[in-house]
Amino acid sequence: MLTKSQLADFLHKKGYKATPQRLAVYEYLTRTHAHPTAEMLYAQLLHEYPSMSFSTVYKTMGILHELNLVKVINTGEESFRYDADISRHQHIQCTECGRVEDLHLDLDAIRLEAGRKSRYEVRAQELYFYGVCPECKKEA
Amino acid sequence: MLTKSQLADFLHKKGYKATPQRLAVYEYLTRTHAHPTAEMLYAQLLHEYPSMSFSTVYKTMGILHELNLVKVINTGEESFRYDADISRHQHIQCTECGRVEDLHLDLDAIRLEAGRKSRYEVRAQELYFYGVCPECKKEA
DNA sequence: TGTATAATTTATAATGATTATGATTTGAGG
DNA sequence: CCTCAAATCATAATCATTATAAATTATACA
Repeated sequence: MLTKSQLADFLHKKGYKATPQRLAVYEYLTRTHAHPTAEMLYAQLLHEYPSMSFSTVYKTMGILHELNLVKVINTGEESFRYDADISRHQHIQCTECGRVEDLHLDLDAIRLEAGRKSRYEVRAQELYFYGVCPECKKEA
Repeated sequence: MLTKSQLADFLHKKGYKATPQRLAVYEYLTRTHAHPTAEMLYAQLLHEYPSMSFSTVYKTMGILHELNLVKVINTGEESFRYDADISRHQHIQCTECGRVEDLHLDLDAIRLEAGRKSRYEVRAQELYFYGVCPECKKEA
């Protein structure tokens, strides 16, 4: 998680311009736990930047992802979600209300086992859980 | 894994017709380990059924998935892949050549931990590994 | 502080996998 | 063998994402 000025410096160092749109997109992402899609980001940022366009959101996410500043979340929905928390962690999605929450599990042993059994050199992993969140359980 | 006639019976029982196209799609899927996409299935089945269409492949996969006879694999590529092995297992994809292979890991402990930490009632999970397969390691 | 310029933003069009539609064909029961 | 609802096939529609190009702007530098 970088501050606005840390992100500005980092973008400059990588040869990118530190535009207000880029800073705003990243800052919004660091402040939410909603794991928003491009559409959610766009809708939110429109308040602050009435001229904001979808193109800018997508381009910005592309750059942030390339610079390894955001994680792309693919729960199998029609759109991707984004997370400014790039620490190694997992996600769980409620099949009732659709919310996505963070989960921190230790997968070291499983990962070793995967490499041993497959003979692959394992470089990454993605683990998603699906179920019913406490709130939706109450309502059922 | 069902035989052709077992599938025919099952489709009938569920109120679907056992068309030659459906039987051929499923049979092909049971015989390959390639975890094909709709396009790969279509290309292969065209040999046997010159009139086969994409629509039929997609519709058939939809029904087979609804009947829980196939697993949908979502590695984050542009298209979905399919697997006739519906036993609880995982997949690993080579980031060099793109192949997808099966992996059988025991995730019971991790799953329990996920439920305990999240307070969700966990109902499903998807785990993908990414790395370099033995063949691509040789070539590097 | 003003200017030049290449990068960026924005609006719009293109892409491509998947889904929907509708005319023709066909599986399965009587 | 008929009947006819369901299925196939060809085609069009959808929709998230990516590409394009004209207008704008951040940054380096005079």
